[in-house]
Amino acid sequence: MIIVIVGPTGIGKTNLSIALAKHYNTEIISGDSVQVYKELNIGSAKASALEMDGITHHLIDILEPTEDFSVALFQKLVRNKITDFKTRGITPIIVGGTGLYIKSVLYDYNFENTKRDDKLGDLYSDLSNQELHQVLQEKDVESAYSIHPNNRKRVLQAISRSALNKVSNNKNKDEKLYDFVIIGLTLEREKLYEIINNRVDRMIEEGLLAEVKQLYDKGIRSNCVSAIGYKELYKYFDGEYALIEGIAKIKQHSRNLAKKQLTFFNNQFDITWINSDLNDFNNTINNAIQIIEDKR
RNA sequence: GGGCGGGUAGCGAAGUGGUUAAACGCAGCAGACUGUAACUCUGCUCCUUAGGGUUCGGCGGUUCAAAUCCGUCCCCUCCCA
Repeated sequence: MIIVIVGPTGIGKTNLSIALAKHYNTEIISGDSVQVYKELNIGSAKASALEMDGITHHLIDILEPTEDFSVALFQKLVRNKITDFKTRGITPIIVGGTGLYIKSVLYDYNFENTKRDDKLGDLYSDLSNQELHQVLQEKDVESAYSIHPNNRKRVLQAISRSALNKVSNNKNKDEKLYDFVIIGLTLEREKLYEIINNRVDRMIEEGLLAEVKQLYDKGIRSNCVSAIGYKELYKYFDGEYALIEGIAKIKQHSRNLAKKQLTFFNNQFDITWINSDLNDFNNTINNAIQIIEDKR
C-alpha cells in the first residue's frame, strides 16, 4: 500500500512524513513541483539534511533551475519509483502539495501524445477568447463544453491535444491504479494563515533574499522562478516592489495557495483529514498511523 | 484661529439629483482542474425568514426622487497663522 500525505503549504507535511518514514522504515517520494529544483531551497520549504534525519528523499533536487518540469514527467518518475519500492519491499510514502501531480500518479491519467504545442498560442494569437473557444468546439466538442472560454491556456491545450489524444477521451480521472491511503493534514483557516505568515518571516531570516538574488544574478528567468517567494523577490530586485511589499505579497500568495490546495484535495481526492496538532505532534503521528493501519 | 481638499461596503477607489445596493481593483469565501498546476480559469461577497429591509462621517433640510443640492456639527490631509 502507498501512503500519501497531502495538505496545504506550511501545515507540517514534512515532519509527519519523516516520522512516518522512520516508523515504517522506508523512504519518501516528494510530491512537489518546486522542490524538484536545485537551488530553490528556502523558498520551496525543502527539508534540510538535518530535518531529513537520514531518511532518503526522492524527486528532490533532480533538476537545474533552467530545466522544465511537467505533470507527465512527474507521473513517469514517481511511477517508476513506486515499482522500484515494490521490488525492494518497502512502502512508498508520497508527500507533497501539488495536487494534480499526485493525482496523475495514483489515478488513471494518460499523457501520451499530449505535449503542449507552444506554437499554437502564436498561431491563434489574433483570435478572441470566444473565437478560440469556437475552434475547440470544432475539434473537441466535449472539452469545449467543460472548459471556460476565458481559460485560454486550457483551451489551447485542448486544441493541441485534439488530434491524437483528446482531453475528453480521458474520463478515468477517478479510477485508482494503486492501493493507497491519502491522509490530508488540515487546520483552522485562521491558524493556518498565521503559520504561513510566520513561516515566510522565518524564510527571510534564513536568507531567502540571498537565495533568490543568486538566481536573479545568474539571469535565470525560467519557469521555476515564478514560484511563490521567487517571483515576488524578483520584482523587488527589479525595483517594482519595496521589500516590505514583496514580503507581504509572498505571505498573501502563500495563503492563496493554501486555499487552492485545500479546495483541490477536498474535491479531487478520496481523503481522510486529520488535524495538524500543533501542541502534540505525537498525536498527529499516532492519528496518521491509526488511519494507515485501519486501511490495511 | 483662517484657507483648501476630503470623509462611499473589510480596504483602496469610481459615482456629483432618477433603471445605483452603489462601477472597478484588492483582500476574503466557494468552485473547476489530464503536459507551465506555487499555473490558468469561474462564481459569490451590506442584511434577509427572499416578500423585502437598511446604507455612502453625524444630525437636520430642499425635492415626487439625494451618496449626489443646502445648513450645521464631528473627523482627516495639506497650506497660512
